[in-house]
Amino acid sequence: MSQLKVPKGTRDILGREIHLWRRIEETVYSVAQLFGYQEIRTPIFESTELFARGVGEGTDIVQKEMYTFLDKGGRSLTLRPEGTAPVMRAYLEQGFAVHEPRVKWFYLGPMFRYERPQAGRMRQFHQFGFEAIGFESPACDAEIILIAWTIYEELGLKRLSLEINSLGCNHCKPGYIEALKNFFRDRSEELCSNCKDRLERNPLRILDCKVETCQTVLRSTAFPNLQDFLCEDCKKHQAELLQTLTALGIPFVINPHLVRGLDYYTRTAFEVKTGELGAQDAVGGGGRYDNLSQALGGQRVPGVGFAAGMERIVLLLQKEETETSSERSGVYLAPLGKEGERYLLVLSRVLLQHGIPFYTDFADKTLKYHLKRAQKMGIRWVVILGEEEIQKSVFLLKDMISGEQISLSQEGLLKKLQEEISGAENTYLR
RNA sequence: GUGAGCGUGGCUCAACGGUCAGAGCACUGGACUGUGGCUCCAGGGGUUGGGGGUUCGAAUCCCCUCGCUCACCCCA
Repeated sequence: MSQLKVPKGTRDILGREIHLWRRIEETVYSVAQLFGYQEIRTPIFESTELFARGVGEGTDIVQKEMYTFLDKGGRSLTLRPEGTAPVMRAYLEQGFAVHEPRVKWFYLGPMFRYERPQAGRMRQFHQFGFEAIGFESPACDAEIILIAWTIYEELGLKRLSLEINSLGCNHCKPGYIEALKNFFRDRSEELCSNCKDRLERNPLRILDCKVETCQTVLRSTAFPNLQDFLCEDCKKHQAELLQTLTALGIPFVINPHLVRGLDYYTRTAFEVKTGELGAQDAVGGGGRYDNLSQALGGQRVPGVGFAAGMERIVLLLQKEETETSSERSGVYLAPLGKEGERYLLVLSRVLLQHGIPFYTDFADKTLKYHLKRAQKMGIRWVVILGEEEIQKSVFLLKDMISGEQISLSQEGLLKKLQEEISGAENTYLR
């Protein structure tokens, strides 16, 4: 009988690490609130068709990375591999297009992709994302980037770089793809096998191929540059976005080879990268998706958004994190014997009413055990209650730092604890 | 899906093919019968990932399998 283990590419998150997750989540919530974005929670699984149509049939995600299954009713369902398509689905399904066409939403939660796990890449991973739907203005693209930037900054992440590009729109994208195909008409032999395939299925993706032979082709002077094919509107959109970013003081580099893996992107595409995570260097990315709603069968609705990978941020925080104190606030209740347990449980109700955090250990062990345990947990104040105290109707309060201890009545104990422990203070991590 | 490296107590790691597979940390108990940290002593905990093979003898060598890690691919 072999030990049961978590499925490949998944893991338990607990212990010290959980504080990091909480910190990220709290930052996301507070920045969202400051920018006026509302939370949306969509299902963990959706109909397979949503992703096939929304993310794109030709993408790697749809072709090989989805957790797809049939339910007992024979419906094809898929664990969500990303968050934007479901959000747009909800927007259309709930009729926002007609009754409230402009919304600003954010989400937070697990995503699933069937891939070989490696550093910073899991089969179940977590993203938070922000979506602004119904806005055409490049200023909105800039706001999305500003939100991302604010969150990274708020978390204290350094040395991140922002890469940005424009993928064109329905007017100019086809022209560029045509030019690409023309260019390769007699040079396709120079491409790697993967890219030969892409030439038909997803030609833009050739741009970010890392194979050396493809790179050589990409660097040739005759190679069509995406930026040269942008129509006037797209050029203007990009120029305004870049101008705004400059005004905001957000540094960026234009990467004409940045194309994102999902079909729905138009115009703005961007990626936030770090140099500290090995091969999986993108900590967030996003862009404009003016074609998505129509791909899902809705009317044309513009949108722009981004998503960030939480485990990658956790990895970065762990690298930067210096020693953190694990001191807990509150009081350790140390009962000696059954009677002590009962009395302390009653006391805990009183503490509750005063907002004093407590931890009661029901191990039914010696005082030595309790003191060791409180020590290990980093709790300063210990209330000891055994036969002696019960007889005298007192509580023995011990200060683990000074070693001093005093007998107190319940009122005296409460007074002292309230002085020493400011209830609201949460010292679990700074 | 492809390639490489690695699987030994809860954790980190020892053990030239040769007695009962060890140590540190952690845990439990004692020295200290109701007083923590430091120290000392003792104890529990392993089918050496699983299966097969070679051998008088396998944690060690070979094959298969599973898992982990890293990279490719792709992305967050």
